[in-house]
Amino acid sequence: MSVLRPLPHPPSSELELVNQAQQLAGMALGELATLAGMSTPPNLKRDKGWTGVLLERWLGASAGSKPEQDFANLGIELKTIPIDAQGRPLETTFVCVAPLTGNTGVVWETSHVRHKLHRVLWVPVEGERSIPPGERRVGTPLLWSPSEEEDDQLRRDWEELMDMIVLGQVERITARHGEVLQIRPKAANSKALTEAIGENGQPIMTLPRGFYLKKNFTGAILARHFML
DNA sequence: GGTTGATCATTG
DNA sequence: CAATGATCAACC
Repeated sequence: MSVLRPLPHPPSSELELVNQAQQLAGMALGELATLAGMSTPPNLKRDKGWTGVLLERWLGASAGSKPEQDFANLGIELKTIPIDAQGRPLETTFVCVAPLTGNTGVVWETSHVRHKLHRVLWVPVEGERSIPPGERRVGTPLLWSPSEEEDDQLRRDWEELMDMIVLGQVERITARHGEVLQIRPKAANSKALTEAIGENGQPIMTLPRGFYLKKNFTGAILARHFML
């Protein structure tokens, strides 16, 4: 017999990771926080990453400071995703920062977006604001890799968006571009600036951006999971 | 400022 | 009332 406890080190196999994630299904975040020695905030206004950090800790991902996948040895990225009572995503999913310079010759096959999404452990978590964070429950995890169709959808959006960046049109990009992948600000605030290519090819300073998966895309992944 | 983890809150 | 644009925290 063993009590439920956070993995004290990175999982050494996919089985160990998935088993641990499945053990968390049905548990309340407050209970998991207590068992992990973490406090539980009354809301997520000032703790937006709290759920993600909590699950990282339970699954043995070294919290937050990695350049690559959460489980580099397994080639797996961990994503918690807030869902409503019907299992539909409540928020878009951040993928990675959008590179605004040094993009000459970059292709989809070796892009950061494709690498990040090659294998993802989705952990749904109740996310409605009417439920206090401590009472939100973890759902059934799903280990996912993009199908050919999904990879193609992502590639088309990525190419359109990267073309705009390379052509100096980054400030014309809005969250409406892309069917399943979008670019939106990703910064501490609207005063944060980073270098990019201007409309005449000159260096400009602009808001840092990130790639996000739109809810139609992640919703389809989760829906297929429920149907199977 | 840039990375990690994301959700908030104003707007259409 | 969903979605876009803005923002919060910790670590380095």
